[in-house]
Amino acid sequence: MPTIKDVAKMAGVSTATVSRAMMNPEKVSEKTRLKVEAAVAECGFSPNVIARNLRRSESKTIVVIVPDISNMFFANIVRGIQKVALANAYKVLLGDSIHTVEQAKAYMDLVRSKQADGIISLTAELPAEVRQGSELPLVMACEYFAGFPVPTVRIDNRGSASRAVDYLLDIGHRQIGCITGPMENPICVDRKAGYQDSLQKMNIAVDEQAFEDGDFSFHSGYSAFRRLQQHFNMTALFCFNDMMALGAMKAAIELGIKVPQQLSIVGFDDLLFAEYTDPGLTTVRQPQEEIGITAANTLVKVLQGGKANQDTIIPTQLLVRGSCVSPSK
Amino acid sequence: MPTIKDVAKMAGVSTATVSRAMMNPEKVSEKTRLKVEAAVAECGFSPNVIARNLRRSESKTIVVIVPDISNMFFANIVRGIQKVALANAYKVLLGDSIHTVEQAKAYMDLVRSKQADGIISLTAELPAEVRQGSELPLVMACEYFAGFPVPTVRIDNRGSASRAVDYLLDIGHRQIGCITGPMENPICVDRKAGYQDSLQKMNIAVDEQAFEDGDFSFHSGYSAFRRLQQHFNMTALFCFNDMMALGAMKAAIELGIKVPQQLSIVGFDDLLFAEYTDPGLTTVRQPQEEIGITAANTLVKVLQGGKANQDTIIPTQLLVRGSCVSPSK
DNA sequence: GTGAAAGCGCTAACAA
DNA sequence: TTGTTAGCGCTTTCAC
Repeated sequence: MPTIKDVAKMAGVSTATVSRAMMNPEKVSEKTRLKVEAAVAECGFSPNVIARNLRRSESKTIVVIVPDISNMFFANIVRGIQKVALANAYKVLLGDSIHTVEQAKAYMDLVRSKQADGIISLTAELPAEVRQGSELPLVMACEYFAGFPVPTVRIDNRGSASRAVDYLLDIGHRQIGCITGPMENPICVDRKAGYQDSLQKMNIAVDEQAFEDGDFSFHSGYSAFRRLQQHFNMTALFCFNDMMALGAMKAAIELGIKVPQQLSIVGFDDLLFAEYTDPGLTTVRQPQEEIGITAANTLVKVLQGGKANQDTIIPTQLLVRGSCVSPSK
Repeated sequence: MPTIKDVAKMAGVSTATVSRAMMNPEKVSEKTRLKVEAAVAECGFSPNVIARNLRRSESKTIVVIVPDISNMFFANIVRGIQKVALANAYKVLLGDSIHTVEQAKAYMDLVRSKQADGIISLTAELPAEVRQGSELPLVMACEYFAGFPVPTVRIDNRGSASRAVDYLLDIGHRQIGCITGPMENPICVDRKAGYQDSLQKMNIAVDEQAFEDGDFSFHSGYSAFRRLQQHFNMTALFCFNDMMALGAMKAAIELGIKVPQQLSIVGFDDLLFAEYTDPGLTTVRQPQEEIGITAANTLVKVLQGGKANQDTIIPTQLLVRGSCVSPSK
């Protein structure tokens, strides 16, 4: 593997000139530039980026901490991040924290050890130290901590949930069950508040029996619905994500409950599959790739020393598909 | 940010000793080790891994080239890779090639520039140079080139496809449609051969009208089925992956064709969703995480200078679910 | 067991 | 415009 020295020798110039010819071609005469380029081509030189990184003390790498890469929702966001990273000559180091704080911490340490320049976290399951405002270049996406002084890209969870429930109320539902996520998660608190807002606007009392907790997995949606349906009589169901909505749909069908005739269902996220179930799932669309793109742009700005927006809210959209109809009397 | 020098000064030893105390604690006296540890703790020293990498000329990073990270099939494999990487102190750099050779090449260059130690490619869409046997530490998973002298982890595509079609024949189907992938892809050629093997064993002529090409996407499955059903009369359908099977299922339902009563469907992969459709999708299970784990173990062995298996075949399994029944006469 | 010194491959002042 | 020089922060002989 040739080094910059070899190229310098071949081209009959100094290593500094080789470096310049490659990094700032305009700072070098046409003639020497060509000599250098020829030498580079001849010996197949490829600069050792580790050495460059050391010298410039930057790694041109960003870490993305994901709680679960096999979750399509996150994968789509990662894709958006990837696009922006690439366009700005950053690499993306994938950090699947598998929902553990220890893993997340390990990935954050990559910045401390200079292996990465910054972090985008798609999870709030981060070490406590971080929340006290450590000075790492960090951008949060989707999730957030209240009062966490870090640029965050997210949606209006409360308003979006409310819009979904408004829709169910509009078409006549009054008994609306709700499968939530883990309630220690701020975005779940927000979505629940949105559900309550809608009922209160219509002067409908909020029945605590209407709720069951899930953990965002298909399976938890399935079992939450089976529990819920035993103690709450409903004509419609609002789920905090699509996976749980699909699980609930499966459970309903198994119980002989017809969707949507006997039970309308609304999800949240708009995964690819939401369109393909039968009936298609009405859901709150989160523009996943756009969230990723925005988060990455924000981090890039931070890394360039710019002042980034503290909070960017990405608009959502209620997608009405076949899974909801007016309740039969 | 403190460096090793600062620690050395604080502990009253040389930088060499600090380095030893951290890397080879046994080569240092108990007493100095404690001094060093105290100093490290006090100033919050974290070694600059870039400098270490430069010195040792390794990066402890592997690149995974994925044609599409938002495809759950690949995401699951990445997860397996991630586990092994972590256990061996490697980081995983995510390379989403978005099905382009140029992107793939850019990611492969990370090895040349010493930013990564090795590559796992989940796509065969690689630059031509690579196929001539460049000397990069590379492991292929899932896909392969015939005669490509590189360790490969994959399944028996031909046998697995044949087993699926055998099953359809066993339960009485004789008119079996087939939605393939892009036929320039060797694994598609293999799966098609498996389909043909099965029919030939039963002395059933292979009708070219039975095939339609897809591109592994849901949408292509949907439209391929609409085309296929116009020129081929079938009681069963074999799809080269689950996504296309789901697309075909959707199209069938829209056309008023009852699944499985009027059309049995078999997929390939066993995505999470295959279990959750209604009816559940009968499919050839590829142990995705295991493929990732095996590929990563193979690469680690290569990187350690060991001789890796040239070809590892991971067994598949036919999962029978509700989407197949015997044809009604 | 420990320290001095060399150097991984590159970039960036500073001179010329 | 170009070369000289001095490191970036670490590991690793090689002496002691």
